[in-house]
Amino acid sequence: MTVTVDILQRLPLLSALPRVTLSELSKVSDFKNFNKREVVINKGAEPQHLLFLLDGRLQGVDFTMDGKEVGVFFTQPGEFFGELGVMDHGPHPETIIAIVKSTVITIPRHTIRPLLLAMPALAEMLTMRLASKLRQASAQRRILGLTSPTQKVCAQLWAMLEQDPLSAASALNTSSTQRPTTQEGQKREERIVQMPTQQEIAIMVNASRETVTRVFQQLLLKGLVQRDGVDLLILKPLLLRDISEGQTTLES
Amino acid sequence: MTVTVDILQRLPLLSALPRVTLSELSKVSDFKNFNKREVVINKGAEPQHLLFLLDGRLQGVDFTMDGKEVGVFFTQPGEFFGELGVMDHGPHPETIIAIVKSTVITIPRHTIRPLLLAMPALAEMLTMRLASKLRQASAQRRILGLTSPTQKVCAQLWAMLEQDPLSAASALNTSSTQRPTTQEGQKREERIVQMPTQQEIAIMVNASRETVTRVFQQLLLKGLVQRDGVDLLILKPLLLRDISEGQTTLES
DNA sequence: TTTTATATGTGTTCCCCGTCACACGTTACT
DNA sequence: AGTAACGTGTGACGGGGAACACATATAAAA
Repeated sequence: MTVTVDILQRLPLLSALPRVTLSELSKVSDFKNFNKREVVINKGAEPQHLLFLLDGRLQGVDFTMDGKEVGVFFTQPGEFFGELGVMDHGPHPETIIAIVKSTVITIPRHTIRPLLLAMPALAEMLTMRLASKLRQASAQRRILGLTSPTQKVCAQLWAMLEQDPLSAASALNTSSTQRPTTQEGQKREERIVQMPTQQEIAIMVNASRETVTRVFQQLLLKGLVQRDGVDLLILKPLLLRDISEGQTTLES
Repeated sequence: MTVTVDILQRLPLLSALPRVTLSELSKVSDFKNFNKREVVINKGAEPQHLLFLLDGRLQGVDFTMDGKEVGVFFTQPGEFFGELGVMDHGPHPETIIAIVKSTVITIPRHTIRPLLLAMPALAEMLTMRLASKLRQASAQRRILGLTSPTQKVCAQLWAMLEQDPLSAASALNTSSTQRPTTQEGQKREERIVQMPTQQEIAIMVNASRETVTRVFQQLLLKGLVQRDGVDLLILKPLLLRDISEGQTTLES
């Protein structure tokens, strides 16, 4: 099974490339399948490829020297990853595992790196990606700076709402995935798809799992949020934001 | 007073550009002076220029919605900054102030942005810069994930040691600033130049100023570090690292 | 110099959250 | 279905650091 030009072209990063180039790429590209819980990238490993998630869902984790996990994030279909090591020749900064059966496309770094720098269109997408990651890192640091766990959790939920999770995926399937925006002036109800576990939230905001559970109990009780299968409905997004910014407390 | 081609060429980012291009840039570039404590960039402002620190020292600060400061960093002469907003058209993510009288060079973003993407040499430097910032952000998140304040402070000091502070500055002055490396197999003594205040350290590691003071007392007492004017001498770097990794405690 | 601001040192009090322990519910595996 | 494995809910306890209140030292400004 080979990676066709067609598949490559459907990847947002590469869609601007001429077919000749894509055809060159397709010769050195490859598929790789990962079972649930299998390691895709090991922290510290020397990067050999730029990777694209074609199908499935990946989770990135970092951990401190003494083993504690910090900073969890997810990769959606269509996104590329592993770019950091490809560009700066350093080791991979975090471990990435498949949380469902996933398939990724690999392109050797010595093939793709020159392209990423030489083609302005690619350079721009790469730069935008890195910039976006930096902004997310900033946002995360702001969250970690908050004092009350309640604020932290609310801020984390708010952050997960802001970064539109569908934007990347929609480019892959031809069916234009329409976002169900309730387009009245006020945000009335939002949804976090594929809600992470409370344990994972706890890791993200640097709190204990029990504390996160207790916060969620409060949020449930006050009717701020509501579970819906693997998703989480945010019934009062604005109130959520206010709490995360310290404008309001949950006590009232 | 105009920004000469010669000055532009001495900036690491631009040194690869042909003189014709530099001469074009010099026409739209400008100097800007800032007094101590003056704001160079306001968080949230729309970026109009890419900036280069020619002389002086800058401090970046971010803060939470409720005003608490988080995440402090410094800019050395020769470095460029404000690139994030220039590239992704978003607002500046943090406030930057001059901590001593400083002079910066400004280049309008609509002039420099296309160059940064079209010239592979520039694209590479930009990408490396963003990548480096991302790695630093990762490192910082790891530090924030630590539990004991002692570990946090030690990890922060260790991190400040690792990122060579002279690398950027040395390109500016012609005199080759030699690094005083004690090149025995073991690191014996290191120096953090321009040591931040304990208040600033406290902000970086998300702890109270008093706690940081107490930790420093311990480090002083154990002869791990020592003050030297505005610098801080790290007498036992390896022990510092061990503590930051939880291998050892200070109690022993 | 004196004055003022800024940085650092130290004790005490209190409450918050991490940790441990265990029950319960829910989802996968075969 | 049956049984792990995993996610979630909840209590009790204890330590640790944030907050407050000053003292003192050091640097900047006058």
